[in-house]
Amino acid sequence: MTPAEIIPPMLARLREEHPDAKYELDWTTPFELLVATMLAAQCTDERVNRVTATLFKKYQGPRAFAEADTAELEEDLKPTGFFKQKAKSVQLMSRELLARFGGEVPTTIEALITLPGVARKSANVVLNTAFNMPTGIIVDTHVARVSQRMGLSQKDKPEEIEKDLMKVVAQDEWTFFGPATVLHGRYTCMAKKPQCSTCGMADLCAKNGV
DNA sequence: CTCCCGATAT
DNA sequence: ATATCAGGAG
Repeated sequence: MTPAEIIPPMLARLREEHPDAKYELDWTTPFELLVATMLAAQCTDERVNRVTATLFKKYQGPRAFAEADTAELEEDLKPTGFFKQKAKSVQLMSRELLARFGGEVPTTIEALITLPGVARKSANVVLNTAFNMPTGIIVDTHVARVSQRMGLSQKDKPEEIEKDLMKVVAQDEWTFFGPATVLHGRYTCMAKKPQCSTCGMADLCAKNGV
């Protein structure tokens, strides 16, 4: 099967599996989602949520992060790993937001990726999830793995996988396809022990010789 | 390409 | 002991 043939039935199966696919990060404002997404690098959502539960009470809005004591912020972010990088990125991002965007999270991908610590993946998460804007397709480690296994892309760089996906997935499905495929990758098509025997779309999968 | 980082699964 | 986890920067 070609990618174009796989996508329609794949979307149907994804809809059965995850009827209201949404990101599992906890947030109440676009700014909080942006910060949470930045903290999610190489870290499970569950641990990010554990940290942000107290973090977002302590620091409310970009000004609080911009003016925070860096060493203290590093300590607060420690459980998420890469804490020095993340503290620096979150702080610089907050300052840029105040300096250039009036403290508001921009709503274009071009503007978002100019922020320190924000690339296409994080930008797409914020735009797809908080603003429901189909600016692109989230390609994280899960979407990359599922796309490769199912034969939707032969590329390995997330940005190129995203291009391949954008060609075959209709734009009005982008905000569903991304989050739903993340969940499929997380709970069924796992990195180590994919649950092919119970997978609802095994018959569409290149891994099974389709 | 390497580095950043620690917790958890296998 | 090693791979992996909702990545991005230099």
